[in-house]
Amino acid sequence: MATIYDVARLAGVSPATVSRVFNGTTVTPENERVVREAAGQLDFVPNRTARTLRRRSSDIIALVIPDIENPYFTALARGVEDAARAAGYSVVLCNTDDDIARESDYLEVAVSEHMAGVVIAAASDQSDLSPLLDREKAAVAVDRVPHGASIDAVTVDNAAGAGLATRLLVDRGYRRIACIAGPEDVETSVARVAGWRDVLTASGLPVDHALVEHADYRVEGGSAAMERLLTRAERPDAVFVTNNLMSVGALRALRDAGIHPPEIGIASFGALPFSTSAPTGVSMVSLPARELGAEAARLLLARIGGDRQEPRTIVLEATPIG
Amino acid sequence: MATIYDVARLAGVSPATVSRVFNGTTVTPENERVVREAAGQLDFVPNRTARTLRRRSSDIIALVIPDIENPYFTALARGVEDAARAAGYSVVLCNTDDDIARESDYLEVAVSEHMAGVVIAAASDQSDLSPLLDREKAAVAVDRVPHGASIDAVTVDNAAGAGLATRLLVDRGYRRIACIAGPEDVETSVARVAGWRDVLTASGLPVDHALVEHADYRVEGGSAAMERLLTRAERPDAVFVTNNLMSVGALRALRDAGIHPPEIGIASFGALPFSTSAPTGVSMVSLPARELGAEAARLLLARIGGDRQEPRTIVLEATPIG
DNA sequence: CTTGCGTCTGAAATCGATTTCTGCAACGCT
DNA sequence: AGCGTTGCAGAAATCGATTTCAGACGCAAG
Repeated sequence: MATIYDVARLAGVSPATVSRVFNGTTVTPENERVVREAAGQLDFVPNRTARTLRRRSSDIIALVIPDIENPYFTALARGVEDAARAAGYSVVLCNTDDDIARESDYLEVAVSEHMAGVVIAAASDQSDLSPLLDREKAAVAVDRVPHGASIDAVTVDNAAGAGLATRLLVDRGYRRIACIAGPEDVETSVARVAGWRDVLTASGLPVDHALVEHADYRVEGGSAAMERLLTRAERPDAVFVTNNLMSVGALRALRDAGIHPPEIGIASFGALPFSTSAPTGVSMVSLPARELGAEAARLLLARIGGDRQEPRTIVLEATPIG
Repeated sequence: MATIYDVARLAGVSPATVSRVFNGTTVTPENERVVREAAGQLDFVPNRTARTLRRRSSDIIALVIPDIENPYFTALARGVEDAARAAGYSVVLCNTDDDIARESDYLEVAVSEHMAGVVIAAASDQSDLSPLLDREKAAVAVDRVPHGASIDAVTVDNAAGAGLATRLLVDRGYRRIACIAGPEDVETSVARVAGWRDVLTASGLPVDHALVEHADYRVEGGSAAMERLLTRAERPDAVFVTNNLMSVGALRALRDAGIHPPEIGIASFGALPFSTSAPTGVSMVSLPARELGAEAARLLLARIGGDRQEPRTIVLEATPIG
């Protein structure tokens, strides 16, 4: 691979001049011409590793997400990408698979590769962002904020959204409304359960312990949880499911049990991905995933640009559909 | 950020010794102890940029895919990840959004960041892999191989799979079977259309031009194509759809038109993602996405390890379901 | 006591770009 | 003519790790 020195030699100038040509500082038109010509001949591509070492920052942004197979996070990724690319950055995705160890691996990579910044949807409340925060790396939390981290964040109003979803069920006349919650150590799940509970108590409906099932925000977890609910002595007549994938699982469990939605009410936090049938009896609140990503990228770009304000949190709203 | 020199000074040894401690070469147990102690105190993280510059290779693998919102590619990503991580590599995803320019951006990044290797599902037949091939970067094509590229590859037997899907429709008694094809410049689509055509001619069924609609492998493209088919003078009684997302779109178009699947036959190349209803009247062939990714990672790791064989192509089979 | 071998260590070169600092030339102005 | 600008170019330091090379030391064998 040709280096800046090879180009310099062929063009008859110094390496410094070659560097200047590619960095937009002042160079004689004639010199610019010979340098570009030489670079073209040698098929020269600047070595970003060397540049990053010297500049102490690359132009790559890392997006760290817990589940790449969840369409919510991929939509969010599109939002980050669009905003970041428009500003000249490349985005790379890192999938942690809800695993704190993998997450911290990726954070270490991002730090030690001197990436320009990190947008992170944390794997759990126990996620450790100190590798980012201690080194003052530009970083923004999105969707979830680990416990007590002082960091820019873009989140959804989980309690309000959960309330909306639950109310849709209440309004449709269901009385015994269960909840399929996410992991207990994930902030978003805790808030959604709280939103569900508040609406039930405000409506004078029962909130007993047997109505909550915890699962893992995945499809299989959702169906297992629904199966458990169906075996309950006092069976719920409706279920609020706290994320999109578990709703898919829950609906599959119902299908397998031969029960069809208007018979039991379902409300999903997050729209059902790729659904093809009109969701009769399934209520949903939809999340602004892409906007979340775009907003996070904007905050990050500001930080990269030197913004020194106190950390801010932007909260977006969920919107009911159906 | 602490460097190897800071650690060396604190530990009272030379930087070379510090480096050796972190690279497993022979060092006195006592020296190893003081170095680790010093590194811990300073919260030392090796600068991967410097290491990569010197070593001329990092331990990151790039996975370049055309559509991060397609569950097929995210499943494939999981396959790559699992295999690559097991071998000690980190995987970063790059989404090209079917855009050749973005794709070549990412390839340039991968090359000039000296990443260990690249697994690529090309954006189109026109994709230019020369940045990888010219520089002899370890690379494997997956799912799609750009026209005439000499590179290791892992693909699906598209023609055979399409044939299977089409035959499911024929066997169920449909006679006028249309096809919703992908982009004309994507190899997989061409092969799937060919597979469809072959089964029709072998079965003595009509294959007229009006039966093929091209779209973009996305949901909206699929519904638009289905709408066009529905307006045809001689309406098809079944449709073979060449990818999972377009099938979702096609089914939505049918739902909106008030037509329900057994009435018109549907066969999908690739399982419907996140489906919740028993697919009455919808046939599918399912793709081994994860295995594709894992296989590709294995080939790539072999290349990184110095394998110098001629490029190989591994072809996996689609399996009919329903 | 010397020779020889193996193990470990440090000095210094190296990877390839960026950037500071210095120098040179041309120009305008009094 | 003398002097201060201005604009451009090159030499060399720098970023932080790895790795080669040569030297120091210990120990065993002759």
